[in-house]
Amino acid sequence: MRKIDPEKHAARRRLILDAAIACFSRKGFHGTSTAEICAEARMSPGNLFHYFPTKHTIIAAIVEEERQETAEIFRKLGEEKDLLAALLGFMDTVLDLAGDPAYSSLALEIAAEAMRDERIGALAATNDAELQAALAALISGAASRNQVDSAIDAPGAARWIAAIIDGIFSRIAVDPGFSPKDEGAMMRRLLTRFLCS
Amino acid sequence: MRKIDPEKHAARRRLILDAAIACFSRKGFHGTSTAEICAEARMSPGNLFHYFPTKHTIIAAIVEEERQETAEIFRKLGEEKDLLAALLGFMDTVLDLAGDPAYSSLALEIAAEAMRDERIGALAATNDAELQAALAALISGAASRNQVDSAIDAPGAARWIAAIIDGIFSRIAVDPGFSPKDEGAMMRRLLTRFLCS
DNA sequence: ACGAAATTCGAGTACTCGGTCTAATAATTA
DNA sequence: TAATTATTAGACCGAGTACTCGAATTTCGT
Repeated sequence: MRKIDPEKHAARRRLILDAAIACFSRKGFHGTSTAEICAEARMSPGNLFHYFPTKHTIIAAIVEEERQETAEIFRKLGEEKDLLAALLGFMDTVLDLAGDPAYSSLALEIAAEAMRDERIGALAATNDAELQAALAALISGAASRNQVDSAIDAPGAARWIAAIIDGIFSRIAVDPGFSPKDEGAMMRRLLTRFLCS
Repeated sequence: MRKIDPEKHAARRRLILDAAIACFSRKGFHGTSTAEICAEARMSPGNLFHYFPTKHTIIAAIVEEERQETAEIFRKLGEEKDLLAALLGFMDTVLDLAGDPAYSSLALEIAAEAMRDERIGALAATNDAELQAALAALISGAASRNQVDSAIDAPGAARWIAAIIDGIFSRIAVDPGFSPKDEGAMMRRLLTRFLCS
């Protein structure tokens, strides 16, 4: 009685997911065929569908993965003492991530798909809620130490910072003159003026 | 020798464009088939392709239309004396437009498609450049009258306001708690703090 | 080494895609 | 009216779609 090897199984899923991410960021969810993912992963369709029952579950897995990555970034930054600096640092990493067109492309694809498929929409909403909660925690913590305007509406401000994050990814798509590495100063100015009285 | 009636021709194009916009905002560019557009427009494929040679040209026409609409909004607001108020008024209309999910959906679809298809990317870049130019003109005008920080980098600030606009549309997709009509105050706060010293 | 389960393959399925073609009809002018 | 052109419908096309299936192969506990 042979059993499945969880490590090998997970590794194979990763291979598929990485191939799918590469394809999706190039051509979008609906623009890439399962055959293309198979080719990128050097795998037959029978094999691919052995690991994911439908193309949709592959997309869902990628959105879920996005969430874990965001949580991971916050975990690393959470140990900072200076909460305002932690927030600005997080935004710097966002700007850095946006510099990778594949990442921005995927972020936009997920947002667009969220409006069409309510299952993806629900996943994206969860990701966003967690992001906003983490941002709000930073802001209210900073407020209680007077690093930012102490009268600030933390959840409300977090919501708009989330909007700015989305906006950064859109910049890559529509503004060829937007160079993330040159925009750090203006971003900090925007954020600090918004948050600090 | 019969001639084409430009009015009828234009009206027929409008019918197709409106049908396509309805479909695209529901299912995305690649998610809707030309047959669906035909059904929505109550028209045969032969007829539809008589007016647009390819599906792509329909998409392109929609993006182009978006540009004209934006220009129109600015034209109406351009007559204001108070340039800061004009800017805030423009952002209010953006927030209002975002309240229509069909509009936000289309905006996201265009951004996502811009990353995949360079022809759409070029059109979207033009639209964005015009938007930024109009915003920058408002900002520098306001700066010269000391309505905003007179030392401001107007084009740089315009770029980030464009990012905020994109971010608003993304909010609709991923944040079910984002209610445009309740966010006007926070938006004004964000903008005025950013622009005014 | 055996046998069963896990994995892999790729041809094949029913169907949809964007787009074409033909042929009929409607509108215009000579 | 006759000739010409614009417009229309919808059957049709080859290519591609997500996904299935049965068989071949690999792997591992015994």
